[in-house]
Amino acid sequence: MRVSLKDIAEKLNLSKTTVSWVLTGQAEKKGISKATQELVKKCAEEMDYQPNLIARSLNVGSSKTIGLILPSISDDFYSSVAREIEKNASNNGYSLMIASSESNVEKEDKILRLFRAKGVDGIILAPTKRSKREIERLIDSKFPLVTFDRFFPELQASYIIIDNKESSYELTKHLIEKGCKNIALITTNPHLTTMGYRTEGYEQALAEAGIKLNPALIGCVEYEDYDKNIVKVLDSIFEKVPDVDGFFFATHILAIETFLYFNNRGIDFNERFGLASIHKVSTFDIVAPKINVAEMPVFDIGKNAVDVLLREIESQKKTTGKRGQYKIVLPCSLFLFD
Amino acid sequence: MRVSLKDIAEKLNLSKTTVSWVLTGQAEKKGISKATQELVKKCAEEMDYQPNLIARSLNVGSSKTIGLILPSISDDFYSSVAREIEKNASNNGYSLMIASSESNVEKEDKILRLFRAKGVDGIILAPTKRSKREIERLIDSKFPLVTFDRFFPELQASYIIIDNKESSYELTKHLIEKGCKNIALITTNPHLTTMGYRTEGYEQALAEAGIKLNPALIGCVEYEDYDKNIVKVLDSIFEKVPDVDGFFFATHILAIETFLYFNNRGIDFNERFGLASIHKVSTFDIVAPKINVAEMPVFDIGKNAVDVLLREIESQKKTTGKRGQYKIVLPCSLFLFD
DNA sequence: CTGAAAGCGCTTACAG
DNA sequence: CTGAAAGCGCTTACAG
Repeated sequence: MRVSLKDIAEKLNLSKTTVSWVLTGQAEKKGISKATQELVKKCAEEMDYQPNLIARSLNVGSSKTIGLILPSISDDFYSSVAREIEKNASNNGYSLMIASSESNVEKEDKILRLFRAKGVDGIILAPTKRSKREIERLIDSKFPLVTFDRFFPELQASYIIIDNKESSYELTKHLIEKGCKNIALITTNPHLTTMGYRTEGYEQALAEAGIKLNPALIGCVEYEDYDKNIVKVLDSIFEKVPDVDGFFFATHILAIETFLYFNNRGIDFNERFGLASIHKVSTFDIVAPKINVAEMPVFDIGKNAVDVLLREIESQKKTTGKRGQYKIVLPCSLFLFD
Repeated sequence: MRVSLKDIAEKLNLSKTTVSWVLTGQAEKKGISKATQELVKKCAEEMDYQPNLIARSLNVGSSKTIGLILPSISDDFYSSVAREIEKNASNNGYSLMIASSESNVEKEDKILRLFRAKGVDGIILAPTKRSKREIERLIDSKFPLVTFDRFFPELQASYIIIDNKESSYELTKHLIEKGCKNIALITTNPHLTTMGYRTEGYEQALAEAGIKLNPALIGCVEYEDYDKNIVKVLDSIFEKVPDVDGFFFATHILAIETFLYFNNRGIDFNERFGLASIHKVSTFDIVAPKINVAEMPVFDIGKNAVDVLLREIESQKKTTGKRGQYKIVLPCSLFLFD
């Protein structure tokens, strides 16, 4: 059996109160004698005492745990952010519960409820599509919540996103400056605000350069089975616009799948096309060293997500605290070539 | 405030006992009248009752949560396994706490203690180096534990690993059969049993083919700052053995770093060398389509890790249960070309 | 300087 | 068919 406060107290003929106070560092404040302090500490050490944090949580109403919900744990971007979140949470004394929504709204709702029932102090969420029912409930009950990567403009929730439109604009503009006339946009999940902004940036750059938008150059890949759908999308682009000379990828996944497509068809894409993508992955260094990228500030996203969440948790304690007031837009680092 | 059992009980003029029984599905067993059942369920629904799982955990002594400790959350292999573990855990009604040890023994020990204090029912661990103190403690106290990727032969703990030696042997043998005479081995962390086995497989294949082991062809990259160290290691190999004609990479990370090196020096590695690596990553499809790989059975690793852990948790309940008896070696899928 | 007691929100053996 | 009570292992206001 694990040793408890009571075991130590009995062994030392002290009360649980006293033992608890010295072990939680309140000895000085409560004026416990040095002798007793030493005794308790030594005994706890010897018996390898570990406090039962579940009991503490139940008592103090805080678990020092936060929940993280991702569309996919194994995606390069999300797992990188997860890593930063875990680091930052840990530095602040918080543990992390993690779960994949697999881009499924029902699953996301379930996890949201479960995490709350399990007593997490707050939740960081990269939301899936228009999954608002459970989120609204959380917000209504003033539960600490931060969204990242995606967000709901109409909801009073804090979020961290990147400058989607600006980065997309700059990347597309750069391709135009390098001489591209027919730039394809490869995108997905058009109902996400994030993807909407990226499309807007692309369109704005074209408009400013006086290039007419060609719908045949916009390839929207369905998320389900995207590795198959993208082939159709690309085939269609090459058929309708054979002189396509540039590609702007709204995500790294789309870029990589397209490179595979190019390889399978023996297309020497590095020479033939201007390339640009949101998010920088190490694969690019080898496969497409000259691709222009907007590097997602993974470190800052993770840092801000937990910083903001901790502030939300703080302001929950005060009834006066405002909620959902942090709307943070982080700039990407642009890597432009030539 | 969140609604509790008590709130429902008071509202309905019932006891907490009765409410608890119907809400935990024991109504029939305890012979609660249909009428009462309906009443309670409806009321819980209306008040959006969510049980406080922390209170339940404290009472029943199980949190339905498992802990996962990884050297790095963002690594492709570990995050893929994490994803499978989360899925499988979730299917079995368990949540996941996750943390990065960052390959730091002290940090690993800290997390191990913390997770236990937080009441996880068991821990899945990809251990770091020779970090045994805290692990021994866990085993001594019969705490459910499963190790994966790496293991401690002398410890009575269950583990899941791959057939490191066999896969390495087969890959090296294949390179030899394809005509390679001077195959370099690029490895790291030699104190890990895992890496030891991979080296053994390489050596055995050479021995069987009657090729004398050339120490100048064995490049061991220090883990710290490996992206810098690998340059030295590779420079040295090319200097001492200019006619090196094959590379066996003990991990995908080493392969990718080497490809970067090749690219920087303008070496057309796909034509010039026989290539082989443990672990299959999507980057290879594009960068080195003909590399021979042993694909790690990520799905099976994740599945077995939680299956075994759940069995350990079960056998903990019975005092008779054996511990640490599952030693599972999973085969890799070989992808050999030519 | 130290302790008895209540309480966090559940579950469950016992009683009727 | 239903309930009173104890207990899980802590913390903390109150008392001395």
